[in-house]
Amino acid sequence: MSVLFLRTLRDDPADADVASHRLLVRAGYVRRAAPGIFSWLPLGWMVLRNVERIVREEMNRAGFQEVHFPALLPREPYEATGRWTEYGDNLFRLQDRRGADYLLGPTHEEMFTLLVKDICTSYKDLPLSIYQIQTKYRDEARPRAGLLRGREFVMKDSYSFDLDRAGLQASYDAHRAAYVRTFDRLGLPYVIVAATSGAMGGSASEEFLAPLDAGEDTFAFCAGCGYAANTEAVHTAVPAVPAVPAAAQALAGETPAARVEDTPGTPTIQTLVDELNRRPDLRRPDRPWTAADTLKNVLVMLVHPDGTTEPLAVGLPGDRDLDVKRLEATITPAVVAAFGEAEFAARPQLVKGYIGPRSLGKARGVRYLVDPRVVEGTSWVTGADAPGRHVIGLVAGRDFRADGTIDVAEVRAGDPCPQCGAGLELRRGIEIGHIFQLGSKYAEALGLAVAGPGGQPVVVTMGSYGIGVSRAVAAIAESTLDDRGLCWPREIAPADVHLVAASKDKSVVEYADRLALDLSQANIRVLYDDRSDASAGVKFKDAELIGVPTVVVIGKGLADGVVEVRDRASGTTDLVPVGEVTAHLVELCRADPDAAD
RNA sequence: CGGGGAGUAGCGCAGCGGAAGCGCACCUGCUUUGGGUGCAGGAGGUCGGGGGUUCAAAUCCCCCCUCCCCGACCA
Repeated sequence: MSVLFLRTLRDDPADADVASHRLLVRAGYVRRAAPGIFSWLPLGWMVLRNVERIVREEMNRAGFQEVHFPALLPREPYEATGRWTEYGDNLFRLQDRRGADYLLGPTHEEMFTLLVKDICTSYKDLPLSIYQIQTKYRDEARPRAGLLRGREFVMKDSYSFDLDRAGLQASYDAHRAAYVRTFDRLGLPYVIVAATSGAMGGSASEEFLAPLDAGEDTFAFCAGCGYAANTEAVHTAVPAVPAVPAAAQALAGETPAARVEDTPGTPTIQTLVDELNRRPDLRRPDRPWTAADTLKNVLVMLVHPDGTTEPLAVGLPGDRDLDVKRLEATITPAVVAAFGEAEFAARPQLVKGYIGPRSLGKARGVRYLVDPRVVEGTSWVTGADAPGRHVIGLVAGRDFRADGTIDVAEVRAGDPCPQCGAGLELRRGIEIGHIFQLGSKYAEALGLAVAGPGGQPVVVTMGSYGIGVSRAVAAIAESTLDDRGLCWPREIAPADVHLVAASKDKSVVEYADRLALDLSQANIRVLYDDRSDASAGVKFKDAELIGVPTVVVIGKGLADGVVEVRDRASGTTDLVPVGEVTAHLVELCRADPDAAD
């Protein structure tokens, strides 16, 4: 360490909030070069390469072949699939000296598809799975938490090519299994959740989330049946109409007709519910009104990739907020913009605060989609499209009809599980992997077809599979660190053994020098703190901060013929006779379950 | 892009009209020698940028830039 390119910091950097980010900077693994862009120092680079190596080994073991594409890409393929525009501002674009457009690759579906088109001509060339480990570029609106969300990051991306859906399913399953092995080996806790496919297109997709609070995703899971889904992908459980007698009665016209009431000064759900419960003439006989009895209609403006806009009204139970993330996941590639004052002014039939279903709908120029809970036969209090007026007992299917349903209300802890009905729990997670069944979107756009058994062309069916490699480094750090510093699993760590010469005593230094050499020759990776100008205390603190799994201390015990072998994670110390140290450490490093292979 | 906070030495911070400072880190010497030793000396700054007010601006005013946090986007 006396010559290692490293400087540890005693204070936390002020711009780092997430623990893994703080410690990776403090322990000298990475430094910020620009927003969301990091330089890797020797220790960090070793860790990143270790993670890469594990990912690579597991991909190869699964029979996938490694290739490598450029990061600097021409515009045309991305134009052909529409992603030049769909990716929007997230794409780093640049021009060459002649003014031709280029981009820095955010992901490589197009390039892989074109390469396979170039090489594969027959069904006999399939199935095929190829991958790369590559630096990706996305001009994120908000880089965050150091390595967790950068604008430049390392990703392993795989792509599968099959003749039909069954083949795709098999390739998908093979990747899923390889991911399970990879993340197990990386020592990362993870949950596999149902996901939406976003800008990637395609159908089925699942995410691997490391359940850590530093993550940006929220997922719902059911302890009862094992259901797990990103909140974006949760399907709201809906009772069937015939199962609810009151709903059937309402549809049959056996309940009172809807009536419009003056409810002055009730532009919000809360003021409305208070008014309903305050006024004797409006009270429910059986129980007080709640926000869940009201139907609120939220207006948004959809902006399509081509720039055109479309108004959309979403009808939700009044106790739920619209989850914009879920909405955007549903309507992608369009994005959501606010429905501003100007939009209201242009549509006088929409009375802010009192909008009801009867002013909405395709026929009136505003597409109207309702929450799945608004099933036919349910009765609602909702706006009467006049200032200070609401309608009570408006029955879906009898008094109004929406253009369809849309499942974009916020998901809450305790909501019924769509599989078994038990209460869902919510948790945050870091997305470390994502697998997609793409289908034929890219193959069709780029003309990838091979000759089938009968000689006729068959459009290839694709899947794409990503692992955030640099993100995984941060996730592993996040899941293993403690209040003293980083704490790597052995296979990820920059070294097996952190050797500390805890004294300047000549015999100590000489012994430590020789042990460092012995261990290296025994194929143990050693980080040797041979600094002569650092006190023992400083070295101990740095060892804990850096987080190598085993710390070996040569010091005052040497006079009694022993050295200390400390386990970084547990803090326990063994005294080992000097003659047995090398054998002991070889044993320790081999025995570690992480160090298999 | 909305809402909040912050830009002063490598890192952490104080100063908020009147000579740019403190702690850590760094360099030199001594000291200490198993839990971030102590002492002395030293080096290191366009005070984020531009404009303005003033005899005088890190400090007051205007514009811009950047960073962090919470939301909207993703591996």
